[in-house]
Order: sequence, then C-alpha cells, then structure tokens
Amino acid sequence: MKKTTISINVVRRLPRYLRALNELAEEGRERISSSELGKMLGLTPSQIRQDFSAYGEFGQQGYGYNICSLRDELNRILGTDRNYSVILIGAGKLGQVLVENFNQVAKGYELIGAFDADYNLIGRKLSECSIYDIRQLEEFVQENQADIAILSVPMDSAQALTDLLVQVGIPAIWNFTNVEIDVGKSGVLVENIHFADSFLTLSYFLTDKKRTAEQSNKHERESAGDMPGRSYLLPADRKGKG
Amino acid sequence: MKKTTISINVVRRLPRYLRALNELAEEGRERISSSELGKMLGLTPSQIRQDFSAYGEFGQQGYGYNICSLRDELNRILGTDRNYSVILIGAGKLGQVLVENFNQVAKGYELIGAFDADYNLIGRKLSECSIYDIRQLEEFVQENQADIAILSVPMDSAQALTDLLVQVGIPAIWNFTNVEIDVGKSGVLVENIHFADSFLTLSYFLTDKKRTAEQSNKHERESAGDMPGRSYLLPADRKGKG
DNA sequence: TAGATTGTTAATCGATTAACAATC
DNA sequence: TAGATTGTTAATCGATTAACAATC
Repeated sequence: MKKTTISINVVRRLPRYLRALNELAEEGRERISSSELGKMLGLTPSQIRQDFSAYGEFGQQGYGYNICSLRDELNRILGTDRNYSVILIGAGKLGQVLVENFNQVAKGYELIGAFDADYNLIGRKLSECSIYDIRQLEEFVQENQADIAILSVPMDSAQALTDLLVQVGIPAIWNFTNVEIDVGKSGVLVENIHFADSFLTLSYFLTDKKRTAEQSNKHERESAGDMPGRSYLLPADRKGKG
Repeated sequence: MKKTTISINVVRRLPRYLRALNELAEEGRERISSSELGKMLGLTPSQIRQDFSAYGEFGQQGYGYNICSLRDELNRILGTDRNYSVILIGAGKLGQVLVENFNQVAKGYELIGAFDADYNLIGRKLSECSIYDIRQLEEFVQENQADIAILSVPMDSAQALTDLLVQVGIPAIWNFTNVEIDVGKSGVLVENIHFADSFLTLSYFLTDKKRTAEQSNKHERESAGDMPGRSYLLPADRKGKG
C-alpha cells in the first residue's frame, strides 16, 4: 500500500477487474496471475500489479491472486458492500429502464424511491418502488438516507434538479442528462453517462478510419498490406495497444 | 497540424468542446478564447489550444476562435456531417429508449432499421423505423449501408450477436451490454457504455469520501477545517484539479 | 529445492502545463 | 500602434512499463 493519490485511470479499471473476477469465480477458478488477468483485459501484468498494490497486498508470490478474496477486496474498495440507498429523479422512459435493469447493474444497492413532477406518474410503482411527487423530495430525504441520485430528466430541467439535489444534501449524482451539470463547490460527486459524447467518440474513430482508407486509396495501393486499425475503444484506456 | 498520433484523451474531449460551442452559438456569441472555453469546461487554455492544434489552425491571434466555424470543424472531425446509417440490435426496452432519444443524442445520423429475435416485436415500428427479424440482418446489410450498430441485447447473447455483426461487416458497434465483447482481429470499432462500471466508479468515490470522513473523525477533529473533496468526476479526466 | 509470481523501485514513455515568439 | 491571444516548443508532471529482489 504505497501511492497516496490514486489516479482516475486506476479507479476506472477496478470495475473491469471486478467483472473479470466474477466471471472467473463463476467458472469455479481458484486463482489467477497478473499475467493471465492481463491477457483477459488487454493490460500488462505490471499495470495490474501496480493497480492492486495501491490498495494493499492481495497476492502471493508464486501463487498469484485468490479470485474470491480479490473479488471481495474489490467489492469493499468499490463500496458495493455498504448497502447504499439510491433514488431516481425522473421516472420517464429512461428512468424506468434504468430501474428495471438496476438489480442487474448494481447488485447490493437498494432503490428506495422515485420522483417525478408528472401527475400521470406520481403514485404509480416502478418495480417495487413508489413514484413520489418531486416536491416531497426534501421531506423524503429527511426521513430516509439517500446516498446516490440517478438523474434522468429532460435536459432543460437538469440543472434545476441538480440544484435541488445539492440543496437537500444528496452526496452523489449519477447523471444521465446530456448536460454538464454544475454542483458548485458543494463537493457533491457527479458521474456522467453522456450518451452523445460516447456516440460521437465512436463516430470519430469510424471517420478517422475512413479517412485513413481514403488516404491510402489516393496513394494508389503502393503498399498493399492490410492496415490494422484500432479494434477496441474502451472507456479511458485502450485495449490492444495499436 | 502537428501530432501524428492523437491520444484517446484528446478525442474524448472533442464532444465536450462541441457541446460547449453549440451552447455558445445558441446564445448568439461570435467568438471565444481558449481561456474562456477553459473556464467553462474546467480545462487549461494550454490544453485546449494543444487539442485543437492537433487538427489544424482554427484560431486567430488576438481574436480567439470563431464559434461557428470551430463548431463546423469539430462536426467534420467527429464525422457528424457524414450521414452515417445506424441499426439497432435488440429492440427491447433499452433499445426503444435509445431510439426515442436518438435524434436528440445523435443529430445527423439516420436510424435505418431495428432487429430482434422476439416475434412479438418483429414487424412493429419503433419511431419511424421497422423492427426486422434478426435473421434478415445479413440480407439487409447487403442492400443497405449500415455504419454503426447499437447493441442493446441481454448479456448472454451479446457475444453471439457481436460475432454476427462482425461477420456481416458492420464497421462499428456501440455496445450497451455490460459485457467485454470481443471482435477478434476484425478491426471492428467498439465503444462501450458500461452502466455498471460507471455506477461502481461513483460508488467508489462516495466510499472513498466516507472513508476519509471516518478517518478524520478518528483523529478527533484536530484540524477542524472543511475538507474539500472531489466535486466532479468526468469521464476520463477530472474537472477541477483537486 | 526450483519455479512462479508477487510488490516495489527505477526507467521510460506520454500527456499536460508553461512560456513565448508570432501576429491579428 | 498596443493588447490580446494564438500555435508551438520546451519543461514538468504523471502514468505505464520493465526489472528484479523477495518469497511463497
């Protein structure tokens, strides 16, 4: 356990490690080396050992890492064992889909309430969770601990609802609106799912590839070799290295 | 126009630039300096100038950048002017939501077909787009150019459908399944929206913050100052710098 | 024991920031 | 012209990779 500050790059790899370990555990595997895990995820063994060592000494020389205990450590590090309570802000179509998939996506988290301003929705149920009037939010969070808010509202109300969430003291927002929401200096955590940004990134690489192809067509295939092309764009870091 | 290889970090900032520029254009602003744009997005002026200069000389000394022409350049770089055709694989709830929001998310792209294996869905319409039998996919792409596939299917069929997409020659996949899909050495582009990974990242920082708080409680508030705490976790790079 | 593989230190590589001449 | 601000080169900072002693 060395590094004092852990970079965002390291953090974003942790869920991927957890995913791989869950798979391995299901297959009944007992142990794995940094080098095998590296092959699975397209990372170097060095990087994997560095990443883990930022949090402790989880492996054993000559043996590798015990899959179940490493998985447990990651769950602890990520906080999936903390029984966080989640609320949904915006119970429209997207919100509904998110709730339905919620248990798949977020094992160990509990959805305790949904909020909307639409009277057609208020009073209904989403899975096992009630939809409340957004004006009841403050009251609700005074009586119930809410750790994370899922924000799935129209773009034009995103900032107003962010302000509300900050005001009532929600510590973390999972933002699905395609807006750069502003929490000021509140210290409220924001994690964005910007669909459009992700889509445009894909569009970029596709365009880049086409441009390269157009280019080499211009050069009238003097070099007839197959151009490799990026094959994987993973969030924040590349899979294969070129 | 200098750098030959452009890093993924730069690329992932481009959609954010575009978003800011669209906003500014709507406000009727004409020009902006790297330093003002930097303030908007929490980036240094240097970084912004570096990023743009990888693609060309879009600014003017003493003036800054013309908002509309910079926006146009970015659209060109990202390929939003290329009229890409998109298909949807998996017309379930998530797929439906994605299609409904598609025009908002991806202006300038056309959804030309949806595919599913469910006979309750096949033959219906999603917005203005027909849902076809997935077994017709190969035939369909022989007759229609399809540039990007949105993959929104259950986790256990994700890889099989990826294989199919690769086989029929789709060049880019926007993957919404929480699975590390494998396109082998095909060179097919993959951009992931891993909901779970994103959620766990948020959970991590929340937990991290709580741990820090617990820590400083242990130290019996000798230093009574307010701890700042990370306020923004943006994809791939941090907003405020600590 | 010998082989495997860790955790960690040092080396390398890459990305961000700073500085500044060029110029609108 | 003077002030502003670019594009780019150089300096700094940080992250990844390599190497290796420690040890299971």
